[in-house]
Amino acid sequence: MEDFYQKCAEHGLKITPQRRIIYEELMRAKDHPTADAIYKRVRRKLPNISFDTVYRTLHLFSEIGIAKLVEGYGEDRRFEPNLDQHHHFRCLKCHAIYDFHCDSYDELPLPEVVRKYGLVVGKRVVLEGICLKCRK
Amino acid sequence: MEDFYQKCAEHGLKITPQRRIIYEELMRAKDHPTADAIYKRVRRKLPNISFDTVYRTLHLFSEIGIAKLVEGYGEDRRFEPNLDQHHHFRCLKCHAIYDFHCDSYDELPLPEVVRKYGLVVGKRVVLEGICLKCRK
DNA sequence: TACTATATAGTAATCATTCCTATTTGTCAA
DNA sequence: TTGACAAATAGGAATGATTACTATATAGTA
Ligand SMILES: [Mn+2]
Ligand SMILES: [Mn+2]
Ligand SMILES: [Zn+2]
Ligand SMILES: [Zn+2]
Repeated sequence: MEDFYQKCAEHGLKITPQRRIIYEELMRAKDHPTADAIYKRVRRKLPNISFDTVYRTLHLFSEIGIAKLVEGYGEDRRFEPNLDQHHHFRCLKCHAIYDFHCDSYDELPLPEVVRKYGLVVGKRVVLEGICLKCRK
Repeated sequence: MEDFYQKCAEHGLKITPQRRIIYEELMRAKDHPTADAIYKRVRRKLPNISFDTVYRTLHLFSEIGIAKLVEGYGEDRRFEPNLDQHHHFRCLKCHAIYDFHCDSYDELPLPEVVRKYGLVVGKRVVLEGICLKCRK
């Protein structure tokens, strides 16, 4: 909650009940929720809140750095002709995706901790950054 | 092209000019294209093809294993309250996302090859599999 | 060639996301 | 404490990707 007040002040954003409660719900969430999921939860406390407010506010939070978007999600579906094991570099600006190969990435050991989540069938490293074109 | 004929036969699918040309275009693609991007390219050879055919066919290809969907893309946007460096286990069936921490993943060296793509600002390992609930 | 199950074209429906605008509200200075 | 005003919200509409529908066309087979 400290982060919330500080970052809002830093960016000249007003503290509204909507923003406070959306922030609380997101922080409580363990499931990487969609805007709609947060909307449903927030409505228990603010029955008249609009979906648009929830949606805009979540994006606002990710812009000022108190939340993040899960990478990739929300963008158009994209297809992959390359069936070999490989990894991706994603440009955060233009959304280009480049393939690369790396043996040491292919051979990463699975940490014990993921056992409790399920059976792993695929493993991939995603590097994010700014591509050469976008760095002008 | 071998794969194409073989997998179609294996799955009892007819060879149509539309499928052949969509396959050729996808294999030629280096940009992880959207259905719409492939549609535009295919129309140069088949001006009357419908978008739906391209769309369905690309999904068909990913079902029979001659193409893949780039993970995450096309699904609803999801938000992340956890700002710490961490990695994800994603269930392919129910789309649950679980966080996990792993020091050795955090410290992966960047392979030389990505230098030519751009500046890396983030690094994440994505493990895909079937979660315990979905394994019944 | 003729038959039949599949596949396609064209179009409509759906649904997440984004935009719009009249009204309300948080903040700050008086 | 109050009033002014820029910022934020509610409610609804527009957009655009994805998915569904159906009459017609076609690939594969005998
Ligand atoms: Mn790839
Ligand atoms: Mn996470
Ligand atoms: Zn770029
Ligand atoms: Zn699952």
